[in-house]
Amino acid sequence: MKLPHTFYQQTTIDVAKQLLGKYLVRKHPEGNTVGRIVETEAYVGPQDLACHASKGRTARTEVMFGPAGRAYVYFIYGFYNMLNLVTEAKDYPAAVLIRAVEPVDGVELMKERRKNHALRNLASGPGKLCQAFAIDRSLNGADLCDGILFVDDRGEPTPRFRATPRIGVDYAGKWKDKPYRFLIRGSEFVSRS
DNA sequence: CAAGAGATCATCT
DNA sequence: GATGATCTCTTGA
Repeated sequence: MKLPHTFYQQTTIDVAKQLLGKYLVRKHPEGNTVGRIVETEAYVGPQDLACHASKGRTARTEVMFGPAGRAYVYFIYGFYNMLNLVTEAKDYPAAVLIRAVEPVDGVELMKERRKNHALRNLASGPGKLCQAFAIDRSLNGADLCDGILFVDDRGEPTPRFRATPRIGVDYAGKWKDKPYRFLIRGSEFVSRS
């Protein structure tokens, strides 16, 4: 069952935790890809110095200020796209970064796109999974209930998980140490332990 | 295996 | 003009 808009309207921390064990589905002419979400990060609002929206409302961050349940996709380091799911109320900028998934369906397609045959290395990082799932900025703002890109709840309970500080946000002052990164315990498909 | 550099561009100053 | 919510490859012990 496709997660509805109301799911994304919960607090960002709750959404980030509950996304663990759900299934990211990407429909594409080349074929569909599905992955079980094993790692997420919460970016909790304008006061969060690690959140892009803490810099204010700009063309780039506009999507985060929109209603919950849309995709925020941005391009970074000249190479990689990052996939976020917008959360909370309209005009409150927050989102969950999807950092890693365990490949489930469309594995051959992922291998082609990543030209790497190691299953563990197909989508174990935010840039990698966007490559494997053919996610780029054309999906920025996409409604997660439209059916091109969505999260599927297969009725599994949230797995045991662990929280750590977020990755790559050393510039965020006191916010850099907040335990807003969540990963499934024991999963070998996370970006790092 | 750990550490470091390079790749490369949209976004904001 | 600087920098970043990254990844891969190379180096060296």
